[in-house]
Amino acid sequence: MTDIKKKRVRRSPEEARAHILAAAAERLKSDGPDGLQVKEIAAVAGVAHSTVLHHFGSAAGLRTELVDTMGNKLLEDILAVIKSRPATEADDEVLLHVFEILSDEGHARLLAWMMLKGDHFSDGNAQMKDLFHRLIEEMAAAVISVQDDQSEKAWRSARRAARFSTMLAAVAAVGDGIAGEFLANYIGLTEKEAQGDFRIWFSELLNSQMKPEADEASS
Amino acid sequence: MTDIKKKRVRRSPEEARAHILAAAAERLKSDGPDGLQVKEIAAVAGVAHSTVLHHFGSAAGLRTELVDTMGNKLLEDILAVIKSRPATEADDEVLLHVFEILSDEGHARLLAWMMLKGDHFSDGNAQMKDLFHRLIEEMAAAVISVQDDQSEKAWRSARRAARFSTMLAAVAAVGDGIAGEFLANYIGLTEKEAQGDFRIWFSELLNSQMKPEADEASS
DNA sequence: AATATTATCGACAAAAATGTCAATAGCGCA
DNA sequence: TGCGCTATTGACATTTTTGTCGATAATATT
Repeated sequence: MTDIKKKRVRRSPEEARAHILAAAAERLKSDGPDGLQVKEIAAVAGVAHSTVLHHFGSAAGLRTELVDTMGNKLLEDILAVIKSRPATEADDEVLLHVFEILSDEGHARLLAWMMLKGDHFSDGNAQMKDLFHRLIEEMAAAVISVQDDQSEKAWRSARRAARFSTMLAAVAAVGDGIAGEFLANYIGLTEKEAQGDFRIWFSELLNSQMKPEADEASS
Repeated sequence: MTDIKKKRVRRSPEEARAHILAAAAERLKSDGPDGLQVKEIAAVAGVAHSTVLHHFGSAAGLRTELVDTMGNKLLEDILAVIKSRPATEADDEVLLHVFEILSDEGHARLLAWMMLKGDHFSDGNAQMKDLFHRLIEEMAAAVISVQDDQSEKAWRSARRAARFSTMLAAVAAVGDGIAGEFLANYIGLTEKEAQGDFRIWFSELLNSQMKPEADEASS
């Protein structure tokens, strides 16, 4: 009676790999790195654990592959947001998007895990670096363009501010993604404040910092 | 010849536990959570793995214990720094110390791991919350004291700024501890800049933000 | 329709990690 | 010095995780 044979699904290698990786990502999000046992992942994917091994060679291979794909997707997502930045408009939106990307999708957890494991992405580095440099240059140019002093020294100062602002935005976004909820609780921010007002406030702070009128750090 | 029996050391239970926990912390720092197998930890501690089990009951017990002690030590360290803050002097020093604590000792890694696992500290919460609230109140009071407007509305505004500044400092410190090196590389900061100038710049930014003259976020 | 290919599976094997236990050896104490 | 307590240990047992292999079934190809 109960011995119904479930028809086995046969995917293309690419589909199968993608399917399994999706299951692994789900486990990582829900249970952290401890949830990345082959058996568990196979269960979520609905396949035999030997199938997983078949496609990735080994458990380690699967995890490496997972870091690689997720890491690159994260970079691409952020890259896309920054690229889409309207040249003249306020940068607020960009920063808010970055915060959202890092907090909502468990991406910060991935980053944290990667940092813990010690290995980094393989791809996308050059592109990412390049983008950051362009971004910084643009920010500096925006500052320079609205002020009188356009000397070499002024450029250096503007670039410095742009680099530091970018760094601050980045570390804040990562920290917020990983421990934002936790810290907000300690500090006494409601969830709404932490995810809304606070980010807007921060965004405005950065903007005002980049405006030359407010350069009191030049002492 | 070579079968020298090493004399076995016998510690008090407290000493033994502390010794083993230290070894575990070392493994966590060097190899991340994957380095927390009892065999490895026992090897570092120079004891048999059954000794570890004897003192902590189980592998899970050891790890729980480790999170607890390290977490509380981290909180205490930060607490100590904030407490030692001279009331009238600049807050720069405090922030810099917090950054150092989180980056230097692998503390941020611990935090990251805890966030990944999903469990938090057991103790110290109330004290920490209390301290944060006092800190925020003091910051707000400092702002209010040097300005004319001391209405209830002004207080609310000052507290808000203080809370947000604290939140920003916290997430930035955590993010820097976890991914600072990585991000600095992307953004083009030298190690020296990232650990020195950047932090000072950030500290000054926060200070200037808390000064009422520079409140442009009140629009 | 027959055949080749290979993704999938289950059962088994190996390895790794955790846990158990009786014997041993330091250390305090009488 | 002798004795009791127990931290420590190695050998063994159990559980968990990973890896292997032949058989099977779904799909493409002829």
